[in-house]
Amino acid sequence: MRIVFMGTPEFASASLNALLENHYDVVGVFTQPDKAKGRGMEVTFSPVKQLALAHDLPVFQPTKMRDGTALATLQSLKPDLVVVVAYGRILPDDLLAVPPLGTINVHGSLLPQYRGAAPIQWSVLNGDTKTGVTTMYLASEMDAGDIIYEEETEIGEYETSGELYDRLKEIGASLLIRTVQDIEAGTAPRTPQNHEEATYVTMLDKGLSPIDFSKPARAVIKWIYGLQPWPVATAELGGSVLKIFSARKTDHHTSSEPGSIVASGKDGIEIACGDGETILITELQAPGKKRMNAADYLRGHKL
RNA sequence: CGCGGGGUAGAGCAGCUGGUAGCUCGUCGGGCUCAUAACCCGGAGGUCGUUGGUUCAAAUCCUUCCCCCGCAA
Repeated sequence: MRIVFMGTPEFASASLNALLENHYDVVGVFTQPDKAKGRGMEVTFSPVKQLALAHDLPVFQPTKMRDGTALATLQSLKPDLVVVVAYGRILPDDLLAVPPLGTINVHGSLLPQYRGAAPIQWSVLNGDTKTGVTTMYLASEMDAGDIIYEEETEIGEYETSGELYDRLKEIGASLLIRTVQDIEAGTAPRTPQNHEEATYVTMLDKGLSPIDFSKPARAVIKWIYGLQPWPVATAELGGSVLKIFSARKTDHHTSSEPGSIVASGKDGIEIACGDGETILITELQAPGKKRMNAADYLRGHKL
């Protein structure tokens, strides 16, 4: 079975890696064009491209999906199945129609919940206790195709989006293998989504960083962990905008104004939240500095 | 050369309009207290990231390189 893989970040490379380890015939890989990134603006290849190159797979990086070249390229590869995982681009219907066995996708949520760009992060930010991965057939409308398989997993109380992302990419990879196997065997189920229950989420951005301490303590905690590794929650304390990496709930109650410092010491910095409870910040990062324990920060900065 | 911040005792910082280094915490020893993230006294611990230079004299000025971090993506 000839498979064409389309994807870009780590979430996708995990799935591509699974296909390769299971000896599927990946005849071509599509990924986003190279971009200058990072300090120094060095050009870096996407995780998917790096993996593809390591296996000597043909790599395609079309800048446009609708000018005909992408379609021609895909047709020339004669795929039986196309697997799309976090590719970052909308595939036109003519591309979806190319593979006879269909175009399938791995999505980091339990669809129809969290259709869109950052489902994993939002499931953490919203304080959900469980999420999962869905494999489905791609349809014209974003993330609205028929579901093949879903697998659930619980979200840890203090689990970051990054940690959950790493877990889901592996769950997604194994679920993809099972999905591809069953499609090949002709036994894969196909269940339409309940579109009335669909919810949509957008990409994260830095505007989400400032912590709203008027929210309940648990929501603040979830915000802190959901925004990692990017864009990271921030709080202005003592005149500096600090990135907040770790915090935990306390069993304390306070009548202090939300956002005010209730206490600070060797355990960390305790801040009042909207529901009268407090959180204890234990790890943070000051501008130009490394990430450090709150106690270490306090040695050189008075709050 | 995309923009910017930073590398000073174990940790976090100050000093940086030049004269061989200081604060807080920790650590070691002693004292005090019913007790406390307690307090008091004393000590150890730093070739001030690296190279070269200016100078009577540099952590402080100029130069080489290395490393860390943020923005932007």
